[in-house]
Parts: sequence; C-alpha cells; structure tokens
Amino acid sequence: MAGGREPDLARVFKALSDPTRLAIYELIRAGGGGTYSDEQVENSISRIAANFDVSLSTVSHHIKELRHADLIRCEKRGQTVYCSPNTEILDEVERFVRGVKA
Amino acid sequence: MAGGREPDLARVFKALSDPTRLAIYELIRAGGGGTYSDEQVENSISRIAANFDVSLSTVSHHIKELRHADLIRCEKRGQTVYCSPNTEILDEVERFVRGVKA
DNA sequence: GCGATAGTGTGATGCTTGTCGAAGTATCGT
DNA sequence: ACGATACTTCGACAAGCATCACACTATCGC
Repeated sequence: MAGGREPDLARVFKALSDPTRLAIYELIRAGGGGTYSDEQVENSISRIAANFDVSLSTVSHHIKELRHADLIRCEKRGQTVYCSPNTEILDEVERFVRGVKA
Repeated sequence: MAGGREPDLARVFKALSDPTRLAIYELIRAGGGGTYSDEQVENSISRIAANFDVSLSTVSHHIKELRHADLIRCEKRGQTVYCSPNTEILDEVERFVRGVKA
C-alpha cells in the first residue's frame, strides 16, 4: 500500500537519529538521486551493507525503519531489493524547518 | 559561525525524535519566533511544562537535550529560565534536506 | 533569615533500541 | 532438485531512554 500519508515528523526524525541509519540514508540518497535514467545506481541492501561495519541483518532492520518512516522506497527485482529515496517526505521536513504550518 | 560548534545532524534528529520533545520544541519556536520586540513570550520552563502531561523534571530533561543539540538557547533571568529557538541549526537541517553537501 | 518559587540533579523503573548470529524465505543457475 | 545468493525474521542481550518522585540549589519577597 502506497497511499498511507500522514507525515509523522517525530517518526521521520527518529529514523534519522541513529548515525548508522543516517549514513545509510545518505548513501541511498546519493545513489538514487535520479540524475541518471530510470536506473538506481546499485542501491541494493548488500551493496549498502558493504559500506558499513554492521551485519547485513542490522542493515536490513535499519532499512525497514527508513521505509516505515516513508523516507525511502524499496523495490524487489528478482532476489535483489533496490532502494530509492522518497523526496516527498523531505519536502515535508523542509516545510517544518521553515515553520510552515500543515 | 558564531557558536563554534559543528552541527551533529544525528543528534539534532534524535532531539526531535520524541513526540513530547518535538512538541516542546515547536512551542518554544512558536513563542520565541522573534516577530515581537526583543522579548520572548513567556517561554519559561514551568510555563512550557504547563502545556504537557509530564512532570516538570521531565520537561527540564527534554529541554537540556534540545539545548545540547543546539536547537534552542536558554537564558536565566532571576530564577526563571527563558528559552528561545536557534535558527542557525534549522538552516543546517534545511541544507541537509536540500542535499547540499557541506 | 525564612518561606516560597523556579529549576536542576539523582536514583529507580519499565520500555525501547541497536546489534548480532542463526534460522527461515524467496529466487536464481544449473 | 540442489545449492547458492539476497534478504528477512527471530530470539537474545546490553545499552539507552522517557518518566517519575524526591532531594537539592538558586533566587526572590518579606
């Protein structure tokens, strides 16, 4: 289901509150920026995990949290899961930062 | 920068990750927006605590975290502590949201 | 000084979380 | 079917956290 829209800001902030998770998010964001065609640039879970000192299961757990906070989207193609950032949530955060009342 | 402190984004996000603390921050921000003269509009700790169902010591603890994350500034006048938002950190968050590399 | 007000610090407590390894599920190649 | 690859889920555990009540410091008014 992709329709669940309620931008729970506390949840978004919590998802970004762990240094490792924040770094994972930044990596996903850097790779899936969208400057390319339609293809994400190798944002698979294991490829992401290769950049950190934590186990794969921990990365999987972190990614689940990022997905739950709607910060990223994940798409399974074959056995590989590709992650891309969701810019709409960032717009929501930017509105908060600017003090715009929802 | 004036404070000489480097913005730890994960810490900032963690400070905003608790619903109560986020609400406290929003209240401080609404009161001390700066649209008035030089005076903060009653952003004292106990006044803030009156708006929530948690104890005063809990509010004090939350405010310490917000202060530690540099999201707010506190100034003691007499026996009362007045809190005001620090907009520089918000600029930092906005830069992150926009994907500006430091 | 004395009592009242404003806030901080100290345990204590129950819940959450980041992490791991191991087991489980899904998919591919052969 | 079998083994390998790519995750996910399941306890488990130590660390952290939000919260409270209570003691403590600091400041004001009298």
